[in-house]
Amino acid sequence: MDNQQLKKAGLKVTLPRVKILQILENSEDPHMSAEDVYKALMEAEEEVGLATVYRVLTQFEQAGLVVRHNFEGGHSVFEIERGEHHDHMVCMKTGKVIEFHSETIERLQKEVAESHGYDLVDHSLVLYVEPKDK
Amino acid sequence: MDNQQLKKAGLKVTLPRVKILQILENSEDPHMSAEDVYKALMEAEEEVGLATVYRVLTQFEQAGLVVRHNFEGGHSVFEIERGEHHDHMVCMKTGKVIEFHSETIERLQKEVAESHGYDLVDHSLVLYVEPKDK
DNA sequence: CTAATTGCAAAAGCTTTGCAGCGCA
DNA sequence: TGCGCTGCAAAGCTTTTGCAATTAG
Repeated sequence: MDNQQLKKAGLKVTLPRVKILQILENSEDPHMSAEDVYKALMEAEEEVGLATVYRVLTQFEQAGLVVRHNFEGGHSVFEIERGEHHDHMVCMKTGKVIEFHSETIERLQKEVAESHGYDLVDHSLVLYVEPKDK
Repeated sequence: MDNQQLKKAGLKVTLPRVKILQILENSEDPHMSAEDVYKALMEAEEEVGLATVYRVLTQFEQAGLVVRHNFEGGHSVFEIERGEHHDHMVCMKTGKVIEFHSETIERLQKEVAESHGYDLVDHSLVLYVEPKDK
């Protein structure tokens, strides 16, 4: 089944690609850095170079299989594309990443862009939060 | 007047700091990378090292004089804090950065965070847009 | 068989840091 | 004078790239 996705994307079905796709699909935390994926491969005893991880993730992104996020902190985070767009909330205490979706915010963004004479192509919205009580 | 801001931040009034503050205040494009600031210093014939630019910008950020953004593309962009919060729209054709503010979006963000049991500490919203007609 | 793919190591950006000397208060 | 600050160069990190060897179709 994964093979179909790869072929459709015009990519040869190779062991590194299949493995990386599986890791992204089965990870408990769906938000993984290239390094995270690489570590998962090592734990699974797979001989894949870090450079290949980066190359494959970039190809997956271009193929639309994966979405790349640039959260604070310099490194990219990848996430399997499940067809349901959402934004992120990052807890500053625990680092936990929570997904959310607000149709209203989406619509307002589009309106803002258009009121300035532009078409909205993409957007990045990240809320940095803290546990409420304290 | 700049000196006051520096002193209040607990920073000694040194030539590099004053110069960098002036550059940020007077720049035509208020969004500058460390490299941009460095180049501006060179053009002004000031002998300031790039490392110092980074150190000073980080200090300014901590002092609240400047805001740091992490747009796509790996490098940080700094901007003088003028007290008026706003978000950004980046044109993918021209690279132009446009500021905007939507009170409604701000409020919705807060609501989203709280509905998940968190306090909203900060947020990052960037719209990636294209000229409308095409 | 042949072009695509991979691993390794080197290189490339951006940013940070160690350290000796300089300068503000 | 003393501690903070700066410059320079070196190191750190994430990510990219060159190249020869390997592999899918």
